[in-house]
Amino acid sequence: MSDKPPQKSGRKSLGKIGVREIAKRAGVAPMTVSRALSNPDSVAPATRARVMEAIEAAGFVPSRIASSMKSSGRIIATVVPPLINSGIAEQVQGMSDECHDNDYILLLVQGDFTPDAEETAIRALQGWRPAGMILQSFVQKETVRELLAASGAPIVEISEIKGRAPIDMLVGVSNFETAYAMTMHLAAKGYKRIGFVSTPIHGNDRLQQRRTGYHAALETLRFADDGMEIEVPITTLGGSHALAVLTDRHPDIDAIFFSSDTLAIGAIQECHRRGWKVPQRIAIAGYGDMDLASQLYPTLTTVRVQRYEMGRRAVRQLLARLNGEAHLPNIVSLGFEIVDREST
Amino acid sequence: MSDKPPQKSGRKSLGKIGVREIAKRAGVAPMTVSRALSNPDSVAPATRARVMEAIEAAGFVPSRIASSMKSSGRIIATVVPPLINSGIAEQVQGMSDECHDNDYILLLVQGDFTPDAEETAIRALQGWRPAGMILQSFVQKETVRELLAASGAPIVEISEIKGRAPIDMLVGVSNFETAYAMTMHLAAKGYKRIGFVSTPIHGNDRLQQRRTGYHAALETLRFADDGMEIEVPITTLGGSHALAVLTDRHPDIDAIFFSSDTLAIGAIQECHRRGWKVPQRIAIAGYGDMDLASQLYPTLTTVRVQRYEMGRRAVRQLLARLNGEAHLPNIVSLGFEIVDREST
DNA sequence: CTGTTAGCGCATTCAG
DNA sequence: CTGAATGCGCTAACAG
Repeated sequence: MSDKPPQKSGRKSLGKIGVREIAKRAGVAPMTVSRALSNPDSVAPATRARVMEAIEAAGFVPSRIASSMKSSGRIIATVVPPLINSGIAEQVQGMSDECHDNDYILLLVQGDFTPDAEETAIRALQGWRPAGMILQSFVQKETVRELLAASGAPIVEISEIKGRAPIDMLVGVSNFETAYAMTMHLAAKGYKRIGFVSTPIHGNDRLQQRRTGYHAALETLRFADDGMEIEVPITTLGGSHALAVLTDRHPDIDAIFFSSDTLAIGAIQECHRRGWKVPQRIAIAGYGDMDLASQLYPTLTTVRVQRYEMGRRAVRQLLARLNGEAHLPNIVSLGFEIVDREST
Repeated sequence: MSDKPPQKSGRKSLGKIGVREIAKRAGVAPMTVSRALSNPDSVAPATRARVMEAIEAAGFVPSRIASSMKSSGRIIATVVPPLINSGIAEQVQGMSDECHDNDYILLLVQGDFTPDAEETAIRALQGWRPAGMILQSFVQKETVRELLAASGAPIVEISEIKGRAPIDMLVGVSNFETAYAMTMHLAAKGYKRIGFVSTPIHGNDRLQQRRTGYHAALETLRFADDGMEIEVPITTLGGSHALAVLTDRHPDIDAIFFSSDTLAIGAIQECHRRGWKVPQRIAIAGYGDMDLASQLYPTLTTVRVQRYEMGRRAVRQLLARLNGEAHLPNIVSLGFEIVDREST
């Protein structure tokens, strides 16, 4: 039986000890250890106790790598834009929590990707044979969309509801509607010269739709649409810069809708610096309802979207599919609220 | 040779097609495919080209699960506190970027863990046999520290530099020094009644050390230490609440040092609401130098620590160890700066 | 430079 | 309820 050189036969050297060793110590077959771990009810209580004890004593943690070879793995993979300043962190929290609750684990690739770099990232993730993937609808390359579709794993895009058909499933909100609603809201409060500031739009469905919603509202309102808009980086500095530029170019501008709270907050700081009253001199609206929005001076009118919930729902959709639930909706549209506060 | 029922022998059905199949199509042995993938130089250019072509054509993505069985895996695992409002997001960006640059992938568990839940999370991660782990020094349970040490994988704790010896390696900053320095800085600017506000300290080395640094400075300064401190949740609301409580309890307080920019920003908003001038009525200092700090009105005096860099360095330490670099420092202390701005 | 052999640590069968 | 055999997809280690 002792066909191998004993390796500190004592205890704890995890990584070297497997079900086989545990089985030996508990006096059962490896298979029984496996069962005790993954389906305890199928093992007699007494046996199970012996096995668990041996596992405990050895500090054994079964290898999910190995188990993923036969049964399907329990990885959810996601690629997300940079975590700071964009509300993505909340989404990731949602995903992480929902994964955690279901004994899945989150494989994360984060970054500011070009389409090519994104392809690399997605392929890297696929290598881990995730049970499902969550993407941010930055998937531009058609070839990658095909690759994803062909992988067979369920996929959720967190994205704009309108527009292009999803690769598989979709969770999101109608950015068009939100922006339309906010613009109409500003008009209803009496503002007539409403500007729009966005973070870089290129390749981002959601931002494109927000912009489109803004323009659609202007049209509905029969407001002149004379280019009171600008694109800036997603920083507070970007926000204050945008305020400076737009008020300079369009002295009669009386409200600005920012596509991100971060920008709006930056703009409000710039107003303070200039001694401008908000909203008397100019009204400011944001997007996202981040923590600070309700505490800011003045408090910030903004669009509340359920980012945390989006993350959770995305994972839940994946799990539902994996569990073979029938009649699963392909598209889940979460609601939104216009939160009217002092800044308008 | 055709011992199995052909399964859509055509193309693209990823997950079903492996090195073996690619080898067949390219007319080489599976091993050659493996080599072409992991060590291209060891394969003749012509052969390599044929193999790559077959891979391309089939849309084949090799399974890292399987490769992790023999060679060591390329996972870096980390458990982090909630991503929002804490500067952790920047650290995660750093980790993610450094992983990405080195073809490692980040397995993330995020949450607000109790010691027991943390143990569960760490075990879950260990199941994936990560090449290395990064922890936030919330590892309380001695049993878990032992488990980690026994795993044999390199470990970096991002933590307080002073104090308890690390499980393995340590990357961080001396929170004691930073807090001491900021307190002295405030004193140097003439403030004499300096309060301190922290987010929940229990079980967090870093926060403990900040508090200790604050007290040490008071002692050096021979300032009365009469409990001008409070603990609040890490939200802007927490910050404004802290301001209200401390100024109420200690009417003569003239400066408050917040252990987080988020809190300080909340407090400044509360000052605006009350019509208090900052720093004339009360000086406010933060910790972290988040994006908004330099744009806030008034701009925020704060402690700048290199959070992104901490994340990167943590991964780099891991990789250095994995590459067998000799003379690797166990402890890496990153610098900090006191950024003096208008709020003090 | 390329191929062959063997097996990583589990879990899916199928028998007891 | 438990055990034995077999192989997941890939890659060390060793030939050739």
